[in-house]
Amino acid sequence: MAKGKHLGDFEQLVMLAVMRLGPGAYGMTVRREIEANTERHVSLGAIYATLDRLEDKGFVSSALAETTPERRGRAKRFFKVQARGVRALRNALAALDRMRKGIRELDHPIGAES
Amino acid sequence: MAKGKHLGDFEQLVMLAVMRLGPGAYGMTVRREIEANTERHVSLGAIYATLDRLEDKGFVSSALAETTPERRGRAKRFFKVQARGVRALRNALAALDRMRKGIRELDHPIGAES
DNA sequence: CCTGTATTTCTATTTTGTAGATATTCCTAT
DNA sequence: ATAGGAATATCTACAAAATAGAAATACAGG
Repeated sequence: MAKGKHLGDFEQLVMLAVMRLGPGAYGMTVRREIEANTERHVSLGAIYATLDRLEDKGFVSSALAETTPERRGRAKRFFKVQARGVRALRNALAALDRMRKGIRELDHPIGAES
Repeated sequence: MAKGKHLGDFEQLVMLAVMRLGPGAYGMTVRREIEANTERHVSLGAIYATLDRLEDKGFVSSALAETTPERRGRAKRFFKVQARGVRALRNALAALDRMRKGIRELDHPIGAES
């Protein structure tokens, strides 16, 4: 139990997306950003569930958009990463970097077996 | 459903460990390798469960060690990654790399603010 | 009001991640 | 031969993360 210490891989992607979107990071854009860069289909449910979890852990925060009366649809909820989140992400990435360092099968762009 | 296409973060670590251990990758060493590089506690159950799943997906394969009669304990089960696994891992890593590229909060190795 | 559209929230389910206990195997000492 | 110990793997059971898809909100226009 008590696993909330680590970031799962999707959580990492979501945080990364929020970071690179800066202001302007809300559900839909986060989704687009991930789909564009990873070529994997992502549902909105997945995005929001993850964002909520991240918020519970204090890694991101959210705020409803100002009531901009000249647009349709529900109010956007914007997200931004918190310092804690950046730290956690950095740790996760650093560990991964240590692990992958020096594995030649990963250095070559294409080759397969040994 | 049908999620078996992606590698979770622990799965990635396990595959990376198997790769860097080369021959000599079996439950215990994989565990040690991950603990050493990530500073997180890892139970054997976690390792084997993950390895089994990876094998089901065809990302790694395993073989029992030759009956080396001059040692104690149960036969070791050695693992190695398959081409498919390498491909999957490479994709996961590449996606992550694209996502993290150019986020300055992550470029500085240690310091946080500017 | 009704309809269309953008967006979030809810519900449910599968897959992953995790720990801990237990089983297996073989060596060594009694 | 029997008991104990060591190294390893497997089993059981559960918590957390990932995911999809349907439903709910909210508002502009006609």
